[in-house]
Amino acid sequence: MSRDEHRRKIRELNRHRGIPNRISPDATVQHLKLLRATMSWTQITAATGCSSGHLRQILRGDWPAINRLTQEKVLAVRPATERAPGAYIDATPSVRRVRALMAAGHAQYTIAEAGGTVTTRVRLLAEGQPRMRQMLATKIETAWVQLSATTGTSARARNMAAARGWPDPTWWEDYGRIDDPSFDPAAVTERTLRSDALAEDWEWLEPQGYSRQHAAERLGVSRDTLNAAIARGRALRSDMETAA
DNA sequence: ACGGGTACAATGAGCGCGGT
DNA sequence: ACCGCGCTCATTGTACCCGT
Repeated sequence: MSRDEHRRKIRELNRHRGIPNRISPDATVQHLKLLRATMSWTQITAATGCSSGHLRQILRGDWPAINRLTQEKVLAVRPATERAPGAYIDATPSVRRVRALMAAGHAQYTIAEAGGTVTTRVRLLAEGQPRMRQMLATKIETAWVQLSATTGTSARARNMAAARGWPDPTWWEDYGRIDDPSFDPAAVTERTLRSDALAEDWEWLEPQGYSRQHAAERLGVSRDTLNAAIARGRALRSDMETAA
């Protein structure tokens, strides 16, 4: 019996048993989405043994039905725990880190050295490069850990940051959200900072049994102002949880 | 000497398309 | 339905240049 005849027999047997050879791609699409969160197509191709072109077509929804064997191969792959070093990611968090370090007086040369990369990369990030690879983001994080709590000596870097209005590491530490690309630091004003401070004060006063009226009086603002600050604080927290 | 800028080749991810 | 070659393009590091 030839190989093709044998496969045909198997398919006929499966059909009689009620096991279709062609199945819905839904489960495969879901699993591919999960794999794509941390793995490149090259990695997925190597792990599944399937062609990357075909898997992309499945993910795109090109096929109404796929081979059962293809689904088995895809489902057998476990997602990588860490993103591939060569994967392309949003550069916003690294751009913010580089700019903040420059605002603290760290030269591009110093940042590059601390992270184990080169000044070219740091400069392009400072200019606002939109996308980057995971490996460089890791290096920028290393530089951030080393330098964000210290003050640099480069007046040139500090002047450049001041001219462009880049916030320093302290600002980001106070405000958080450095890793949230959807957050717009330019939208933060004295007023929003004051509002966020009020929301934080309420978080502290509420467990102590303060009513909103009582808390507003103690904080020296109207009840409406406090209510607005609390609503803003809750909306921000909800956004951050959605992003995470 | 220091620090930022430019050019370029290497690398790797993504994708189209013809063939099976 | 599936495979995989070959191409494009973005990102990377290296080498070198220029201004202060």
